[in-house]
Amino acid sequence: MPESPSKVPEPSLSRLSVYLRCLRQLVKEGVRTVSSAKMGERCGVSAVQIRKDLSYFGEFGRPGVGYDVQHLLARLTEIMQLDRQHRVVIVGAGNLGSALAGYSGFVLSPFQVVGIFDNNFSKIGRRLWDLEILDVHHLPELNRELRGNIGMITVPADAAQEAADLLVKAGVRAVLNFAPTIIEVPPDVSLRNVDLTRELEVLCYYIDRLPSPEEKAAG
Amino acid sequence: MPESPSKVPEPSLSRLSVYLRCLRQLVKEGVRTVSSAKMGERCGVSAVQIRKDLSYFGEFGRPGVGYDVQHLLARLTEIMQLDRQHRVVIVGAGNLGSALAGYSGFVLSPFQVVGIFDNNFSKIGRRLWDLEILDVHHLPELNRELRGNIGMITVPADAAQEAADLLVKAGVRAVLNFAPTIIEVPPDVSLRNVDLTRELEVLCYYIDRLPSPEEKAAG
DNA sequence: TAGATTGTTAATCGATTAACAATC
DNA sequence: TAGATTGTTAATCGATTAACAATC
Repeated sequence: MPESPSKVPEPSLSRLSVYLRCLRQLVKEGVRTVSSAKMGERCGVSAVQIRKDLSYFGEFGRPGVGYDVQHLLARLTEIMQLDRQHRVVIVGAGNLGSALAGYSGFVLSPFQVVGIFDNNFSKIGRRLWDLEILDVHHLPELNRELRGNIGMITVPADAAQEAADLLVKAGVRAVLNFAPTIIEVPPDVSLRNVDLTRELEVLCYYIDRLPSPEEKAAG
Repeated sequence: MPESPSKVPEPSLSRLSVYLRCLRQLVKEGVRTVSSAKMGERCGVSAVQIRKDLSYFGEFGRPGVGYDVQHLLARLTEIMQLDRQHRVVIVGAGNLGSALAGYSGFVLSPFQVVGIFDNNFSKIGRRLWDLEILDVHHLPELNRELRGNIGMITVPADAAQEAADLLVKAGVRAVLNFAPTIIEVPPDVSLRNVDLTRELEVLCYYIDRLPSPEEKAAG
């Protein structure tokens, strides 16, 4: 694992993921070198912001030249620990869990769904894509073989904490929670939430409250 | 629409959504009055943060007493414009789009999926839940009848901007983008992104970099 | 060399938190 | 009244941006 500075702002990490996507695209396009200004334009981020974000991890560019695309891509991939395969287990084989299990964005990515679990007996044992839906109560034991290190929670709110507890017991190191509720995990397990309702509600706030082009001109 | 202060921090708006969820729960539990301290405990937010967030919109509490749960719920619902039905149209009838169209979290919510679109002729005309999959090229015309005001984009990255353009042409006031790419909309249309890969990549960064309980004790 | 661009230090900006008067 | 809790002002914290020396 590359050395990691003690404190990197979370927004910087999130942007690093954006830079990675951009760099992969640049490689595809055959671009060899890129400046922070060019990359910033593509990513919707200022050039200085990019340089600051990168500076937490070292010096990657050459003054007057810019960044070697391949090299920066390789280094950021290491830093984000995307140079190895991550094994994802999903708890909740409903609509969303099923969709994520079959998510095409995972092919050619470091993420691989290795197991999907549910507590509903009518679902357990059924096949989903190339997986068998397993009994969530056996998750900790079964994960010894599956070796999942990332858990995704796609159960209803009232089952989310139990799902989280089972994932932690199973030894996952990170949890992505889609259930619309607050869950707790130990401090050495990282947790992020994707909250559809929250996103929609914030969008609703802005409806008819954003200045139209004319209003903007008027001040 | 309730009067809106010119500038409310975006994090505050996002937390208001959390407070709303909490207040709905409190109503269910029959709780009549709640203090910022109590609510903060439930929401994982400090009491002063809650009071500050609310202060952007007015005074809702009584010193020494707290907040009337029903009243605060009603006021925040108005402020977030959740006191009316919002009509959602989805572009992209793949796994994710289909899952969102059938999302159970939308029942008894102000959100209603009124249309789902795709560009794939083998999908167009097929039924999905109680909807017919429609041709995305006719979205602007068809939305005159559907009256969708929120768009969700669940197409592959390379089709996302086109989807956004069609949604804007159709007159939606807000867009929730699930495609892993940056899209642009006019300034009077609000936009939020849900980026699964980005969330997972940030999680990966933290794997084995978070202090375990013992390390924390050691400092 | 001159022009371009990096990495970093200092200034600014915005959000969170602390302190506290007001008041139920 | 005394205790509890609000709403707000001021202080702090953290992230972004500006300025600029270093250097390819």
